[in-house]
Amino acid sequence: MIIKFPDGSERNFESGKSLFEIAQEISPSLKKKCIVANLNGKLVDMDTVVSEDSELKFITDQDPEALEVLRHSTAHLLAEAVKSMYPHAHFGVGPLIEDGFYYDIDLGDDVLSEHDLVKIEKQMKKMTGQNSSIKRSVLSKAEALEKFKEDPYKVELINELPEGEEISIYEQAHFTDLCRGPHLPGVKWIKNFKLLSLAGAYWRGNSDNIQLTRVYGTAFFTKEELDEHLNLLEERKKRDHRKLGKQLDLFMLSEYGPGFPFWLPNGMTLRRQLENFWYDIHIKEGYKLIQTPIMLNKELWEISGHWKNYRENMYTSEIDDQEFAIKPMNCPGGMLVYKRDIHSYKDFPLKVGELGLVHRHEASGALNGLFRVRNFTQDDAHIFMTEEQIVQEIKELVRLYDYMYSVFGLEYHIELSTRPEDKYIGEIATWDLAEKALADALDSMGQEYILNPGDGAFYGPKLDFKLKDSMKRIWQCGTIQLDMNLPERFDLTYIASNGEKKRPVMLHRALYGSIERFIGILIEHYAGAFPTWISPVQVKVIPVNNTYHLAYSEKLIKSLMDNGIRVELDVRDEKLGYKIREAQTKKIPYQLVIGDKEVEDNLVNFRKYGEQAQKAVKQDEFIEMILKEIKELK
RNA sequence: GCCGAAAUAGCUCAACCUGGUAGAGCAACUGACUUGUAAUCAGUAGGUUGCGGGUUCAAUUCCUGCUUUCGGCACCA
Repeated sequence: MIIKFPDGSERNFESGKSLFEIAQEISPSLKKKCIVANLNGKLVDMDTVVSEDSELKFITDQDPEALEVLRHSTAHLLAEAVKSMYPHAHFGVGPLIEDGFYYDIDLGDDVLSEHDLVKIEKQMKKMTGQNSSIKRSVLSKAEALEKFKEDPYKVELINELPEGEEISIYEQAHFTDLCRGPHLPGVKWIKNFKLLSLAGAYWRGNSDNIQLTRVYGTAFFTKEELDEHLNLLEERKKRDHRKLGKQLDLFMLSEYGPGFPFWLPNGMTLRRQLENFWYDIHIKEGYKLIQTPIMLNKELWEISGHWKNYRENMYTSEIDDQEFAIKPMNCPGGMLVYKRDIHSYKDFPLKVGELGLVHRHEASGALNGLFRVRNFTQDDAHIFMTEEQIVQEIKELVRLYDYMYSVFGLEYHIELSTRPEDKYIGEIATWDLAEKALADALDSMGQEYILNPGDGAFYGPKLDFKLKDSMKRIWQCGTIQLDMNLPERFDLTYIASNGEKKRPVMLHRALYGSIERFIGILIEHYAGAFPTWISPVQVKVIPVNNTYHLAYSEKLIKSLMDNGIRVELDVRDEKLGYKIREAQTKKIPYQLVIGDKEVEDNLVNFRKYGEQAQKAVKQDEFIEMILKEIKELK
């Protein structure tokens, strides 16, 4: 048989040889390095037997696929170790995830703690020393069911496989697992791994099912890579917005209001800059701005469909024997504003914006710093228009979103979410039309997107803008939702060019999504070292000696303040080094040291955060420089 | 909401396993020092150990209920 290699070379081998034998024939050292192979486009184990002409690429620890195989096999080793320590354990699934793997385990009445992870790790280390090989074999469905009859989760998985499908299992020392593979040739490759954390996880991701114990871990081929990864995890912790929020006095949380953040003066300043920026943009883009009430009568929520579809997330209260709900969304209020006037097609697209404070009852376990809260400000807007205007308007919006995120240097991708299975209002035909309009707009721009079936809002399909934070978590921020249902429910109309009353279509959209969440993301994104334009304190002035330099410093901060620059003067009787250290730990963009030279020549001596260099310039020059920076949103 | 873990001074942590009613650094306050790019020295004050209940002669420590937080799951902007 002829085997073709990636470099284009071809070589003849006797048919029926295993990949190990083929590698051995090429060179014994190659055989040693091989982990798996890519045979005709498919990853396979090294003991796979080849009997016909094929294309073949050997995968060594240098190839990215190898790392996935290593981690997958490490998950099996974890299971083997757990089985040896807890013989009654049953196993769910043990897949690969970004940066590692996990295994879901049913331990019966046993409970694992962090402490046990160390023990399991030790047991795994012991097992790698035994150097057992990992062998694949193939069973029929009936054989597989018999083999795993003690393992209820595996039985469930096997039963779902189509009849007649080849079922592979992998066997190593005292452990056999149902698995598609491929795997390492042997456990000796598993040297540098770490079990990271424990969690409960529902079987098959369904909260109606029982919870299994999930063990997370990671593995690398070299110790250096493992250490580097563990350091990265430490780095990410340092960037945690909850930690930085405390250090930089941005916001606080209290047990008197779980999920209801308090904004401290510094955080408030940051927030105000983002809001001002938002207002500026929206005025430029031709939006009208409104504000609707926090609380509205239950009847309104019945009309909008929230009472039926969103009730469990809504807070309610009673006023004079009437039931009221605190708004979880701004749209119904916006509908009332629209209905106040008659509208003409000439006013379209009519863009109405609102920074609206909404409250949603989130599950207690979901709360997480500013990322997941129970009240937050949506930078909402509702755009009313004709059907013909949809595509153009969405294009405009995508351009606006792209600009907005570029200001912050944030990466994002777009997802198109379609009609939910059960919870939706309106006609399926209307939904199809709306979904197509969103897709058409993106397609016509050549904008890529991911399809996310069934994840739309109950009133319409949406485009979600997903931002990536420093922890590589994806957060939904911006959203564009096309709604043909609420205009119907609220009986919105406009006067068309022929004088007839017609139904408008509406877009809901938010750029930041939630100002709270967006700030959380920014904190981690910038590691607390904010660009000057949003930084709570932009300039710190530090006199070398209060007796000689304070008067000049006071004059200096006056002129900075007159120019709208956020500045603080450190007048404490402390050593220079002490005051500088504090300015640095608070990550203030500009640190100004004022001594004799500065006073004599009307200079400021500044150092930019993150840089070592000091620069002395005229006062006016400094002010001009920083104002330019702020204006350019840097 | 579910699984697991945690909660000690304003902050970061120690004492808890093995019960004898808390200790350090930073911050704050007072005084001395008068300083040129990441912590000057000395002193003072600061705690119903998250909240309740139990065991005990005695509970920060052991048990238990609740609250909150953390890591996940489920849910979501």
